[in-house]
Amino acid sequence: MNAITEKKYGKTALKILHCATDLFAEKGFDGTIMDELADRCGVNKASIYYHFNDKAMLYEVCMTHLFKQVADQVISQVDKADSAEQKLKTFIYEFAKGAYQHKQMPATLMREIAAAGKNMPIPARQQMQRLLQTLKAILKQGEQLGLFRTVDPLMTHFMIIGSLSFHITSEPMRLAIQTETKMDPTLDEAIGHVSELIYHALLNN
Amino acid sequence: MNAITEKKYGKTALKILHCATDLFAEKGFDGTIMDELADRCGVNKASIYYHFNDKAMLYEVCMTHLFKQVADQVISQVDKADSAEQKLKTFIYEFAKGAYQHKQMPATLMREIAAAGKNMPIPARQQMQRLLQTLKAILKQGEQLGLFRTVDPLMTHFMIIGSLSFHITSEPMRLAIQTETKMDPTLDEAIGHVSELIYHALLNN
DNA sequence: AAATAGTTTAACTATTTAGTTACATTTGAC
DNA sequence: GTCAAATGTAACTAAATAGTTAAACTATTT
Repeated sequence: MNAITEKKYGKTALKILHCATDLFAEKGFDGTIMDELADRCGVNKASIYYHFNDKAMLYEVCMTHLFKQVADQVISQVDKADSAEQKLKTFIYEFAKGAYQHKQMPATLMREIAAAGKNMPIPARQQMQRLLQTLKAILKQGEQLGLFRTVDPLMTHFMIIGSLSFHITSEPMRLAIQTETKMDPTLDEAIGHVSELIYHALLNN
Repeated sequence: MNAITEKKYGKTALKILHCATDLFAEKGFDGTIMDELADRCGVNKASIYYHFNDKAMLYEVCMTHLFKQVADQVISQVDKADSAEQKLKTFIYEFAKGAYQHKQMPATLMREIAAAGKNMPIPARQQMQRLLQTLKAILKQGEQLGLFRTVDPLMTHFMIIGSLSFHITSEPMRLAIQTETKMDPTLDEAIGHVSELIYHALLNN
């Protein structure tokens, strides 16, 4: 059942997984057509079906792996930080970095939430819940130490992942429009702004 | 070209527009199938094609109307408020209310941003830019009066619309999971939390 | 009431797309 | 070398789906 990380994938299978993750993020589950995927990764369609049962199963493997990768990275780094303040900053920083490096993740997240998780594999959803639990623990710790105000953890979570997801995924659109003379914030600037805004929002007094 | 609001739509056309807006928001452009739409609104498929050229045109009309409705509501209410503080609160409150009443809007917004605006009609996109300009003006005013700190308007915008969009569209998923004993914040609570967080984030000391 | 324009309907067409099959070729382990 | 697993190829099926057509129906006008 859980063929996600256990089995070793060969070169072809990995190529398929990579391209499929990109294409699913770009076009969504319904918008992705298997012939196009085969073309993109220079692999015959039959090869895809040789390695993966069907489109839904391929989607599940891709998305589970994608979300786990980012969640693992965030959580392992947060665990290394010691103060609540540092943990919070690390959470924001690592999520932003992970989401930027794997842009397919915020794109899929937004699409899946918009679709009420219609195609969202349960393991992928669980990775998002791990992240929420991690943030909750940070907020609780900071609150108990008298550092942070009492805030709603879910809305705080949405503020962080929402603003960063919007920022990262809207980048191509913003660059395409380019009506403004003002500079678009870069990722590092965006991380700085979010960090700073959230930090101010949480700080006691 | 701009048949969006000018022409009067008859009963059937309106029924189609309503159902199509719902269905597009629920399933996305690719996920929406015209036969299903015809069934849903109890209208023959040929009627849809009689009133609207094709699927893309129908999508454009629906989405332009949807986004304009919400943007108009927000901006007209913001204009009525007088202080920068009141304008900011009104912006958040009215966006949240509008997005909640027209849940199709945040859902479509998220999907379209994720897809880099592939199907997003330009007029609908412009409505989002109107909202951003409105917020920018509020922040500038508050900053000049010494009320608000200097913040990045784009990221602040994403924090507001991102967190609220995530909250509103994820509601069905959250209710379906219901693992937590803790109560899910209601819309009014969510608005309060976002207002309060943003307010704190912006306040000068 | 006859004529006309606007609207709806069921049945149809053409295309796209997921998934399959049979077979040829390559690769890697032994 | 030999064998089995992996990969490539092209043609195929079956279903789904966007869009069309011609006839029927319904107002509206004259």
